[in-house]
Amino acid sequence: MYKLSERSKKVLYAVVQSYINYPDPVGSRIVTKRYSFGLSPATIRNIMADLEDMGFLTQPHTSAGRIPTDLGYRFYVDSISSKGDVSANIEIEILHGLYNRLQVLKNNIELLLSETTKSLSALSHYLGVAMSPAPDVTVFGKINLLKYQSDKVAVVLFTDDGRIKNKTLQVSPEISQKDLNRIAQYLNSEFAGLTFDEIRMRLLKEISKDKTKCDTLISRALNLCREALYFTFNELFVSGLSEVLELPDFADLNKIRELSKAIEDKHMIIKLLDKLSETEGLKVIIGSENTVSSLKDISLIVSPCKEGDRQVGVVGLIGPTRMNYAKAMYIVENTARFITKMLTER
Amino acid sequence: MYKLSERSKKVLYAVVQSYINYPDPVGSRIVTKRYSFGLSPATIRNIMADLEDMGFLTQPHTSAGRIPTDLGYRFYVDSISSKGDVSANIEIEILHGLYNRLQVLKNNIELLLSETTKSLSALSHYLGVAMSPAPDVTVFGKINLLKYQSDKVAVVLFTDDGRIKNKTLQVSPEISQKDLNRIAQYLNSEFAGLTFDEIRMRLLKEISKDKTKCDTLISRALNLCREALYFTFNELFVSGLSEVLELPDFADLNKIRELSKAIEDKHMIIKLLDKLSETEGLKVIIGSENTVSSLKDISLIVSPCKEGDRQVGVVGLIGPTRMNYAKAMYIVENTARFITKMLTER
DNA sequence: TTTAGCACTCTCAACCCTTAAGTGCTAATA
DNA sequence: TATTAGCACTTAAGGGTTGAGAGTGCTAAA
Repeated sequence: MYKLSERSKKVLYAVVQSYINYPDPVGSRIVTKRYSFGLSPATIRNIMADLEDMGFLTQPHTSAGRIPTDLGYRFYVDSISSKGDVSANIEIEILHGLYNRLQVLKNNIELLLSETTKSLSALSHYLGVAMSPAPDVTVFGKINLLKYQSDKVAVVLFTDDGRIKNKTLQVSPEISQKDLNRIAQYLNSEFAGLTFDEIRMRLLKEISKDKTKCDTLISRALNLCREALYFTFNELFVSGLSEVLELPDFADLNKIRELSKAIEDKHMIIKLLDKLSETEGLKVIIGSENTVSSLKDISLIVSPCKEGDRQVGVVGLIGPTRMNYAKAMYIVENTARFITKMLTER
Repeated sequence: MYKLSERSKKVLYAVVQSYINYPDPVGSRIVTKRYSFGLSPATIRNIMADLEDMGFLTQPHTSAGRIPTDLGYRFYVDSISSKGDVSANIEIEILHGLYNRLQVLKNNIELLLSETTKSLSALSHYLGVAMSPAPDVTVFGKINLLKYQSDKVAVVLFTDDGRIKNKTLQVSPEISQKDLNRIAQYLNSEFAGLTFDEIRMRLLKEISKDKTKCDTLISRALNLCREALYFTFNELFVSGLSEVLELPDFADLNKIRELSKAIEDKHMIIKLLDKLSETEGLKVIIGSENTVSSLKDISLIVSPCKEGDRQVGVVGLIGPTRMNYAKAMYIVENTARFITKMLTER
């Protein structure tokens, strides 16, 4: 890694700051004018040339000013995260906006997350995203099997964190409610406290073991269980497309197409958030830091939400790399904190 | 209404057809070249001028060809709906694509509808939409109230058409599972066969009657019921944004913004589809025929899906007014028919 | 080490011009 | 009388030129 002199840092910071506020390439004159270094444009020019050599800045073309590279943004983000220089009145907005909307939804985390994305995007003018926890951190709560019409079984699954999942299964030879209750009881005692990844593994083992015995009745029950327990836990919520379309960064049709494809391919975002949600606290991914190539022109800010010390979701923002990181990070952090607080202290 | 000569009709039809295939204003020369009328451009010009006077065509500017107005498209749609001139191999695509994907989802209509939108948009390159039925046509099936943790009640509601809805309620003084069972039993017997609109009305009456008596226990139960039965039934599914962004009609940034706003304001589309879903069969709404002003530049094709003679959803396509109506109508109609068949004959 | 000066580069908007497409009107034609 | 050929007119779009403006890198002076 390069070592930057204190002065270079200040200039780099100023360039990024200016570009974030104003979507025009930043020239040496602007830097001297908007930020009072005691230096002439020529000197700034030299510094900026150095910063370009080091990979922090780049030029759209020879006679334009400079704009930050992803590395430049990274420097910026790393230096603000310790500061926290956003006006505090956003917080009040957040609290008010969220409080009224979400208070009602305490008991429905999925709806709560989905509403949160709206609030996030409204506050930030970026894409609000949220995701409910993956099966490897979702803990089994309770299962109910309800007979429904003659040949159908409704599966109602409670996760430990208060989500309810349901589905209908068709069972070819009828099963009585009594038998269903017994199966449910078995599952409840067997799987209490396990995550769904663990449960799946256990079931898989069970089934392969069972095959040797060839007991059709038990194997039927096992298959039923497997089906009954298969749900998509990772639900992704996104909103605010019309917000980001107002940004100059998405004035280009191709950029919009890329973004809309990225949004539609939820699977990919889920995978990404999944990986990120393992870490604690606020996380910022800038442009090509992202391994997923289709997201290499956008940045992502995420933070997990908790209830007690169980994770109940991830919230975040997606925007252009030229993003108001300070504000966006502030919003994400406080939204996550707010939800955590609300869920924990009830 | 104007009376059109047979010849004028043919010209109008040709103009619309040409413009749909080719997004360029249609001139008199093109008409004579692409469609063999035994007439010279000058004559066609006269006819087209008449058609413009009558409001079927319009000119982007003086020296351009003509493009259809919404009225022009309307004429076109009305004249093809009796014909059906789409190559039949789309049908095979539809059946194959849908069959494999949807067969599994017979028991989950909401997932089925959501998957259907993807298939619709992939086939048509327009926006695929689908909506589950509104509370005024959704019939109560069965309710289960399950005690869950000490102060929570999980409501699991089965609609007549096989949807399952659930939510968690917080109840301040605990209620025993036994009492919950009694309440559920009461609701099941009381509301069997009613639509949710009817149920809400009945409950409202019940509650106002109850107030005079001031029996807190019953009133608590009633409030619980009211909460327990309040769900959003109208679920809207949309997909294929990235498909429509490829169309030349949405090359303009403002058009995209409008569209994305329309998509995000699901409430409005729901209201619209709701109104449309009352009618039988395929319905086409072209541009400003739509009363909702924000949708005045796009067209909408919808058709209800049924199971037996109960409506289980609406499917459709949203696209620019310059839409391949023949193909789109064909796709929507057959998709709806396919789903209806699949659900009915199981 | 910093800065002033200057030549150089590049984009962007404005402008002009030409081309091409298409129109409406009029007068000739079948 | 309906159709058509001919023609003048309109307009958008593409291409080329030009000048302004912004910004740079380099050099030489402070």
